[in-house]
Amino acid sequence: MKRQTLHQTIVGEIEGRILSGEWPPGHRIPFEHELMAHYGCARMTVNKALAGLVKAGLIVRRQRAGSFVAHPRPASAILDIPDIQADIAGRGMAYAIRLLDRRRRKPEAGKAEEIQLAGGGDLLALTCVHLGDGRPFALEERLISLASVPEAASVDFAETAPGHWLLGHVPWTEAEHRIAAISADRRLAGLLDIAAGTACLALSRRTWRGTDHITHVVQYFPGNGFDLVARFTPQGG
Amino acid sequence: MKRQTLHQTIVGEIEGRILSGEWPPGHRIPFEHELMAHYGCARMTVNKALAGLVKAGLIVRRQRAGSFVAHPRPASAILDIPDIQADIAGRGMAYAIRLLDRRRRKPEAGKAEEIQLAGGGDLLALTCVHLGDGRPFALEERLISLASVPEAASVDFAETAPGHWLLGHVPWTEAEHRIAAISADRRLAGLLDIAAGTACLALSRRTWRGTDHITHVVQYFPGNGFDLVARFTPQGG
DNA sequence: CAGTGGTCTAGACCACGAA
DNA sequence: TCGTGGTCTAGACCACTGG
Repeated sequence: MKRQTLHQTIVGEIEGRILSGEWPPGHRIPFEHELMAHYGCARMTVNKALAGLVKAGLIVRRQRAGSFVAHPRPASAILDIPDIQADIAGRGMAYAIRLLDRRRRKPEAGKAEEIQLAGGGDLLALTCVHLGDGRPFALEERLISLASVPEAASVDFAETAPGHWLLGHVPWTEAEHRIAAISADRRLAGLLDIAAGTACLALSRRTWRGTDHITHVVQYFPGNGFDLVARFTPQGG
Repeated sequence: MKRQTLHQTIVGEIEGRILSGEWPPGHRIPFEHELMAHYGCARMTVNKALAGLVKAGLIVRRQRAGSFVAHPRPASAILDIPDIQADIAGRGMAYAIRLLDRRRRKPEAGKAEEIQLAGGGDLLALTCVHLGDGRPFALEERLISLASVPEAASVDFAETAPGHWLLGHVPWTEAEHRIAAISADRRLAGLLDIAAGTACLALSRRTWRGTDHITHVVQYFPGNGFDLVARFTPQGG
């Protein structure tokens, strides 16, 4: 055990129960006076811990009602994790998804990244095209770790975009984006209904919950007419 | 005056002095006991306000020494504001800049965005190429508001990358990125020493300090061999 | 060593809003 | 209504570190 303060201990224990799934979104966490009794400390100490969890977005508090585990990412207008389904709907276009391929498989032997993502379990591999008003908007190739998200095996991704479903069901703690520009090859051009050689954005994103790798997705957008927008402030706590 | 709590008032007043430049980076802000006397409140209230400013990254605190205005963005390893000069140096390459054009001018009459950026003053327009080991790495086209950053008029940007200089001298509170993929036209291809039609990333960034628009920059990177990387956590305080 | 910030206590009053 | 969280007080002890 490392040296840590009491309110950090309280934060850590609650955080652990939330991230482990023991306390799912919507779960009411103990009242301040209950935590006071449990840790044998003053109310301000508990309050400081819970205030920190609010700033971290892990819980929401309502007077007279109590404190509750926050629902993950209700709507992320900023960069964070772009939700293509919400984005298309937000532009007033009819959203649809065309699921091209779906298979459950083991990680490929040579690929260290896939093995790490799988975490000892299987992977769910998805390929789909996002459509806005019937026209191709983006191609998505995604791997989901079934060890981290076993529920994904039983979701019908012909109805719901995988990213949209994950955002609503799986809290994440860390993500990494890589963005590159590529020229569309024949397959990509065909799927997106653009000319071969058109400049496209390739957005690769890996997402973690604690140390568990959740998913790795690569999304391809036609360069013309699509911008990724990120608006943010320094430090980011 | 709107309804706000005492510690929010304290945060707001200190924040205002920092963002206005009245208290520059490194300035020692009053001790807790001085703020207690000034606001006539308990020490915990002052402490809560200062703790919030620490989380926001505006101040740093050292025991026995006091609290000081933080120096803006010592090193931003994450996306935030990429510093091309630091990035190239971090890859072990020799950094150099080639300043192609520098002019002080008024905002163009038709362009609302330039007028807003200028804020009643002039603009400094820069065009430069960033070089790593002598090879073109990125093309940068930048506008700086001299109303917001008058010191920029006297900086020699043939020595220091504009973004690098701004990061070290101007604290910012908000930024917006737009990322698109484009095909290199002849001019861009020539400046970056790539084939015309190569897919490139176009990263457009606008930065504010409070309500003052500081700068607008567009950077073009060859798509092959360059990725923008962003690593982050939810909420972001 | 002395003064700073870091942390914590054991109370208090108030506003809000679910019951 | 009345229990909850939101805020604040007036102390306290401690660890750290600059002088």
